[in-house]
Amino acid sequence: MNIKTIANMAGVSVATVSKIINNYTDVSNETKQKVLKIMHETGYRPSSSAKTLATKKSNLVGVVFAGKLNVDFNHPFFVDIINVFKKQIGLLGYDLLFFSNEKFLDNGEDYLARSKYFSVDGCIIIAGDEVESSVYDLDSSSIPCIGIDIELTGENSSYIMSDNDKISSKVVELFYLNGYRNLGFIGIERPSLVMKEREEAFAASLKTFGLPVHPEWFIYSKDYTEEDGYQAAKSWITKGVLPEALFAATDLVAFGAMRAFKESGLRIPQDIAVIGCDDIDACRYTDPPLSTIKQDKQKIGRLAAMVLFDLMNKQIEASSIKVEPELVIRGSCGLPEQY
Amino acid sequence: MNIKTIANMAGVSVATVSKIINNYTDVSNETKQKVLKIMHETGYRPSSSAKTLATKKSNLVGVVFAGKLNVDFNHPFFVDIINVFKKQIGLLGYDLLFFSNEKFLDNGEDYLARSKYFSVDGCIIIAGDEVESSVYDLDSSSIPCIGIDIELTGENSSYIMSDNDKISSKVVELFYLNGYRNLGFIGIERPSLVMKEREEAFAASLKTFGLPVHPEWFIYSKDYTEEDGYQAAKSWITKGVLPEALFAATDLVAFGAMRAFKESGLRIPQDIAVIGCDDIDACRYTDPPLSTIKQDKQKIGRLAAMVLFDLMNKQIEASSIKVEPELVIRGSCGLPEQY
DNA sequence: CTGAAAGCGCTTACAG
DNA sequence: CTGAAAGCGCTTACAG
Repeated sequence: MNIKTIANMAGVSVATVSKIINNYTDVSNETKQKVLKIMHETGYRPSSSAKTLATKKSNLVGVVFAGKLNVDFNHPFFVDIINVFKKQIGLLGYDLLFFSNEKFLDNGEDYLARSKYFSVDGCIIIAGDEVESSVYDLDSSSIPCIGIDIELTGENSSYIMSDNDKISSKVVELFYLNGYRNLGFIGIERPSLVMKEREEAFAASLKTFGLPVHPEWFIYSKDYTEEDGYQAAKSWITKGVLPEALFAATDLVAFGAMRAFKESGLRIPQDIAVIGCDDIDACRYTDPPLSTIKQDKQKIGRLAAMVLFDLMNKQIEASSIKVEPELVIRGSCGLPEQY
Repeated sequence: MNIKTIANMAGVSVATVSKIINNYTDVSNETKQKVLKIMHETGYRPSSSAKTLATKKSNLVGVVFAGKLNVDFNHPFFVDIINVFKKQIGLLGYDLLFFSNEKFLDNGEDYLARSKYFSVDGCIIIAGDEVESSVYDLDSSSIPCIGIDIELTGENSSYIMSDNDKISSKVVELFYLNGYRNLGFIGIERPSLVMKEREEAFAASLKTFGLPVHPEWFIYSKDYTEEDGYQAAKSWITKGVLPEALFAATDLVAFGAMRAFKESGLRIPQDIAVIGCDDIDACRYTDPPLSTIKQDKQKIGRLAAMVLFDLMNKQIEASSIKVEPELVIRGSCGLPEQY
């Protein structure tokens, strides 16, 4: 069943059928109705491959998780962003292609090759921990790209990210306004770009507010898990020098730290107040519930779709946007939720 | 840059280049090396659309979340399954297409039309709450489909699901072996197929073990959220008739119930033991950590990929597989973790 | 308003 | 081992 069959059945040319499919206006209504009827009756569906081959437009957006392959769906932030993005880009008429084929060429990370192969109209690139160089090949190609948490520099690229400076400064401000003066930080031993920004901004904010910056109050979790956070806090407790309030660079690490504190008989928030970062679901179910900083994923995902759409349709210049984060106050930081 | 350019540069025909690209063996090594070199130097990449048009094979698998559109990525089970599936199907040489385009035709749920449009080689269909009829159009088409938690009946379809009977019977058995005799259940008011199976199997298991089936110990959460579980348990407590041990059909509902119990001064597991279902991440961080039944998502996801692959390559007859669930013992059910 | 024909970039018998 | 040519199902100037 193809366009030719339909044309024959309707007694018109394929060109005319094509015009009807694509909503051209220079077709008589009579012809149009006749053809439409036949298309409906036969259940005819055009073929994307033929259309893409002829037009070089696929209406497909490639999804790239920059960093180790297949970590993507385990990453709550990724999942939330992609969910909003999918909805919004879908509204604009695009489908999503996830590159999973590991038989593609010799190395599995040749994103530009994959993107060209499928003639995607654009890509969304979400940063993981270690960004491989092939991502930048894509970035600097002619294919429009929108980066999340990664600074793309290509001519047809833009990026969106949370304002990490604000994330940290909001935490420091909150603690400061509520009388806390001795603030600590748990970071990650080998930090990603984002983690590094949060840490530096935290230290900078302490200075801004005239608060002490004690190196012994900056500790580092080996990795991003709850257990790593637990171990880090544990050795802190052993040393005996604890701050009054603590900012953990990710929620999971904060969970681990809270477990360690509780085990040692420390009360949260009375003995030590804790704020995490990311607002993962589980924050609501810990005891006490974890206060945290929430990235505005709705806004990030929607902006990503909008900007990419404009990029794909050459409507705007490349530009980058920083999105304001938001405090989520729960039991762990010693403030009323209405704050 | 196309196959013709490469052929001209190498001084061979396009047919020969095509054979080299597709690893045909009847090409002299000399010619092969020459062409390979040129392809490498020029960075030539074939085009999926042309190839798909010529072969009717796309190496694409369509992903369908049966139920309300766009719920998918918010669904932890879906995300975990798709993650494993993606890895495995990628190893077999396929990429994943997520249907998100909401401009497609008039109604957004015409999965068969979308699948035909993109010439996908097969589809994975994951069941949500309310399965729309268009899913069955896809199921009964010639396109191979693998269902997760949904009984597909098409000639080219198979399905994989957890053995829901076993889920409930394992819980009942566990409680029974540990001396609990009065068991309760929290279900969902308007249950999905899966939820209904769990409830019926629970009641059946009680009978098998000769335990009392008290209607007042079967209560129903309005929906799937933590808050709904809280409300359901709350009204249970008010009525004053509580079982010694409780099985909640989903973890989130179990969370809510635990919150209600704790608020009323009931101790978990001493006053009431609780087991949830699904093993979502947050189970590990509640107080006490929630015992639960874990579906073997690794196995389900991998099986789905394998069976679909065989289906797409006509290597097997349609068949369905039930996967054994697994108990995860944590603090909430009053048993040592080593159980 | 309608249609003939070239072209998009591949694959595949088939002939040699 | 190699190549000429038809075909996959669309779109798009262009002519009428």
